[in-house]
Amino acid sequence: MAYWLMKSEPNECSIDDLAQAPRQTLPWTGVRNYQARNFMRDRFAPGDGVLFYHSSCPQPGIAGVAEVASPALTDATQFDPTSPYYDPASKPDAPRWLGVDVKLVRKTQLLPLAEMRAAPALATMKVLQRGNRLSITPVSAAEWSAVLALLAPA
DNA sequence: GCCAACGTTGGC
DNA sequence: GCCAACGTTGGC
Repeated sequence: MAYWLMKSEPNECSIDDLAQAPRQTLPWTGVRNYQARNFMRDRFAPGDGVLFYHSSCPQPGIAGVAEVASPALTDATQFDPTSPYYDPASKPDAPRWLGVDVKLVRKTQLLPLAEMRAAPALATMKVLQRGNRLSITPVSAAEWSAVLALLAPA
C-alpha cells in the first residue's frame, strides 16, 4: 500500500465537491505532466491513501483524506475540445493522459501549509521542497502517519 | 501582481 | 543532444 499527496485547486474541485459527489467519488482529470501521469500508471493501486491538498487558493493545505478507487483510466477531458485540458495531439487509439477515480475517506479541518512547514516530522515531504510543482507526489509511511496525527476531524 | 522554479518546445 | 525562450505553477 502506497500513499500520495494530490493537489487540486478548490475553485475547480474542492474536498466539498468530492464529499457531495455520487458515492463520494470523482474522476481525477487534468493531469498533464508525465511524471505525475507515470505515478498513476505505474505505481497507483486501488486502496492507496491520498492526502487531498488545496492549492492556488487563499488557504493552501491538506483538506482531507481520500483513497485511490480505480486503476489508471483514460482521462476523457483530453479528447473534449471544450475542456481546458483538451490535448489535440492525443489520439483516441493512443491516449496520452490518464486519471484515476478518487473516493473520499473523510474531510478534516484544514492543515495549513504553514503548519505543515512548521512540523519537523513533515520536513521531508516532497510537496514542501523548494520549487516543487508536481501535482502528485509520493508520501512515505512515516510522513503519512505524521500527517494523520496532525489532522483534526472536520 | 510578482517572482522563483521547473517542464516543454523547437531551432540548430 | 544542447540550450534559450517560453509557458505554467503556486505561494506570497
